[in-house]
Amino acid sequence: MKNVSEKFKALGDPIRLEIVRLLVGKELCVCDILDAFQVSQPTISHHLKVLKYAGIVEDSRDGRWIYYRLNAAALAEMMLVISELNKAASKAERARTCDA
Amino acid sequence: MKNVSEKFKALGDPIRLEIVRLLVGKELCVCDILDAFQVSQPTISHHLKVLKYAGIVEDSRDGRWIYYRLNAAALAEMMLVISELNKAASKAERARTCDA
DNA sequence: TTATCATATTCATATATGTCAATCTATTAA
DNA sequence: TTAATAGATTGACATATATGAATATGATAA
Repeated sequence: MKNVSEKFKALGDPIRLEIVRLLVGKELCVCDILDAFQVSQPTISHHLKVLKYAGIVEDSRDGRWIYYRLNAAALAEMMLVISELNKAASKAERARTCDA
Repeated sequence: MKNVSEKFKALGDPIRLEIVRLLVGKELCVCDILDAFQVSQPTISHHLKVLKYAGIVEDSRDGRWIYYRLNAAALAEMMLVISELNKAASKAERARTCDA
């Protein structure tokens, strides 16, 4: 699985962020994902490849269909990073507010 | 403040991710940040601009120095998104594991 | 087999991005 | 004022990225 900044980069595109949001709570085949956007099939395929390379999604084939789903480990790693940043930022902000 | 995918994109570069990590728990001037990397001053300035545009950091001038710090609101927003994705992914993974 | 369907890959192209050298701006020090 | 310092901006360039048309692959259906 790629490093953390690669994962953030993967979510740093509106289409890819929307794709992972579509995947909340369910697996989807490429055709389902394709239906949700106004872009070509190769474009969706490209974005799925980026997400998969970063480790954010996994796929598995079922007959002619390939299903994509979220990968918990990658998201947990991102969660840790953001959580730490957020905690530090909130704490610092409270301190500044009380100073004022 | 820019949209969420813009924020993820901002963290999607190794130098920028390292900059925000440096900012955990403290404000830093550009010169301090510059010292931590092997790249030119304009490059650091560029990355800080990207982070600021995305809303992830704020700055304020103190004499000749400009200090950068984390912005809690932006990080809270990212936290929400990742948290939701992570929750869904973990839940789905547990379900798959128990099926098997 | 052959045709069809779902998806990936290749290729070309336009745009975005990271980087640095040079320069500019704002602030303080002399 | 003038010089020095911190940082931003501009310009140029190489690389990366997003996109779609055309094509390939892999799996089922006829």
